[in-house]
Amino acid sequence: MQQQKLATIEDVAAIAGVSIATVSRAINEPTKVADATRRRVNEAVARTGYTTNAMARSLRMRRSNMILILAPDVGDPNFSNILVGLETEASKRGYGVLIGNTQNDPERESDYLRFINSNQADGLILFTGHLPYGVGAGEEGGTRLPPMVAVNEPVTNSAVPYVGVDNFEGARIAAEHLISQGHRRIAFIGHSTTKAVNGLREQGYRAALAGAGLSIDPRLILDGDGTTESGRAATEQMFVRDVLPTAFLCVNDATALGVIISLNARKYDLPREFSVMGFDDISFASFVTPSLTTMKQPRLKIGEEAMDLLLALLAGEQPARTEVLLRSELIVRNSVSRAARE
Amino acid sequence: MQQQKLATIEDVAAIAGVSIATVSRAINEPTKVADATRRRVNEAVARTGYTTNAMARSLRMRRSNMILILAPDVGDPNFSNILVGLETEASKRGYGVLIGNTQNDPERESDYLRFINSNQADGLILFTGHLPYGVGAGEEGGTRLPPMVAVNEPVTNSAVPYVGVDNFEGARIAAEHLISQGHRRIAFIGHSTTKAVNGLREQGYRAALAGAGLSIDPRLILDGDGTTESGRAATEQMFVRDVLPTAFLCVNDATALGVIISLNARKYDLPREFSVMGFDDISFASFVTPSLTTMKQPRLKIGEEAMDLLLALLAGEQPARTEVLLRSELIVRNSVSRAARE
DNA sequence: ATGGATCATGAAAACCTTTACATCTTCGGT
DNA sequence: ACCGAAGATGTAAAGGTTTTCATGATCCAT
Repeated sequence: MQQQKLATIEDVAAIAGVSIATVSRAINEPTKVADATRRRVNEAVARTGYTTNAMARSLRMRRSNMILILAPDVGDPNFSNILVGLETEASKRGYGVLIGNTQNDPERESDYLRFINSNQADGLILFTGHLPYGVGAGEEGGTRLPPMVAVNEPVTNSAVPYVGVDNFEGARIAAEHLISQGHRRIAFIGHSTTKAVNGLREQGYRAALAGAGLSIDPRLILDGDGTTESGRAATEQMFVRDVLPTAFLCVNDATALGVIISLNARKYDLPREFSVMGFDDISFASFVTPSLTTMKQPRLKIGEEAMDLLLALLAGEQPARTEVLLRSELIVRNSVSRAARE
Repeated sequence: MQQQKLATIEDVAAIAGVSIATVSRAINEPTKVADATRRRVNEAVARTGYTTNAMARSLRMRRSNMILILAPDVGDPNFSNILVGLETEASKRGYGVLIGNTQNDPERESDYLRFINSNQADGLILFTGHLPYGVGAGEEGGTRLPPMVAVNEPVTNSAVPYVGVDNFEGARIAAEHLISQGHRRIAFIGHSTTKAVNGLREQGYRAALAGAGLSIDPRLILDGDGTTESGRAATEQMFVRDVLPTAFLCVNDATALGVIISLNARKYDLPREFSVMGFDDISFASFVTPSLTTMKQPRLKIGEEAMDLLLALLAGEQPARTEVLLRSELIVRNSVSRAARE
């Protein structure tokens, strides 16, 4: 009683006076069917309100037109915007997106693989930075990975195609911006040996300084894991050591926020006394005081490109490149001013 | 070559030396099968790595164990946390979640209904505040709506079950908090005749004032659509009119942010000269200066409850209530101080 | 006319389950 | 010793498509 028995392809066939095979063809390969018949079929479809049953179709075709998105944290500010891009492109191409929030729990990761195994999803988008636990287990011989594309973070030690921002280039542009404002003592907050993203951004920072003929003071490079708290802690540490920069280049906006909070608490007048830059342009970057000058990640584009690449993979194409790097954009706000001192 | 022909129920049956019906039963209704057989089947399953093909299962059973989540804007700060709750509960119960970003586009809304029509999704979670375009079209007689639950915003003019925060009560608590700090001239920013949420929160504000024997000054109630810009504009308008409160109760955090930006720009010392409260506790509420005192929505809980309710509906149960209201929590930060003047 | 393409269509298999119904065992009670 | 009930298993249908292969029809070139 819930649904009044939807029309099937047989109903349509009966009304149009053709076989179900012809109906199927009229819908999926219209050119393969005579004009007159096609019209009759279309009319019958309209009359019955027929839509093809996706389950039956998937069963037969062994593909679901679904993409599984695996993310460790759906709340991540980077996530939602990339998701919009992913979803937009997917739906434009007739695909649906399934989302799995793994919280980095191996069990949940492997649990979600059932979607792949049972053909409920044709491909995978990975936000996690690593292969889901349980995938590629028996991959000694030929890799038997499902089609997938990494996003946000590349998958370590693997050939999984990745689309993301050019972190090196972006950080270089950021550092050059600070240099162009007369800063010569620029700190980098967010050194990390484990996070690939942090490493690349630090490289960009170093390249910019080297390019400007500035020497790198190792005391101005501080550890950080990308959290607001790490930015705060690093700043406090600088004051303890009393080795101060004129500008802070932070590995991301969250870190920059920590720096700003710390400096505000110390009653410094920003950006007059210290300049701060972030990276990402997450939503609150424009709301902080002072509003944050940062590098904007083209998240929508990242999502679209990633989905596009995945669908190409699904279509059997070999990816042209295993890494697609998009350019970030300098967003000038109020957290950077000309260096007031050496 | 992509996948090496997954094991089917027939393979398992052959190995275990039973019929496929028995295998199916051994898996789905273990008690209906003799212990010895069950063991043999389990062993065969383990050996083949068999997982049941969800497509075939769905086709036969006419249910997909999928829930479609329709949201107008995946980027909405309220969205992601509720989503976590939805997803957690769904996956705990063996359901997957499909997400559809509609951008309030009627075409996209009705397009997504194909998931429901073709049994690709069993139920619907609505963030949109209205029925998807195309649903309930022929509902003159008996309503033929798919099982669904509204979240974030109730569906206007309908009996769609809703789970959300108690806006009236929350706003009342917020206003009482301001009153308890000695404020007697409290503005409400975010009056709206079209948004149900705004209306309820305004009612809570009025109730609190009335309860404290304070008269309501209509000049202190300003329009607002819940955007940061509307908060800024309302504040500016107050200064133009020169009718000033000692505290601002805002319909949500985004609005409160606009108020704070405006007051900061006018160089007021917050919270000494003006107190500001928001509603929602979105992520940047703690990062603003001054950090925002607000009412926290139990988003995780909302998501879980909503999914729980939907799954109950799916199981054929009649919902006990058509509206589940959860309590919000007062989060005291630094944007409210005792009233310094009358 | 005739032979061979080309084109339009139909019959039926295959995709993989779940489940109603039938069959066969087994067992307890008389 | 027999009957009936209960329990375990198997057979086959149904769920709704897509697609291979076969069949007929049409058409063009010889």
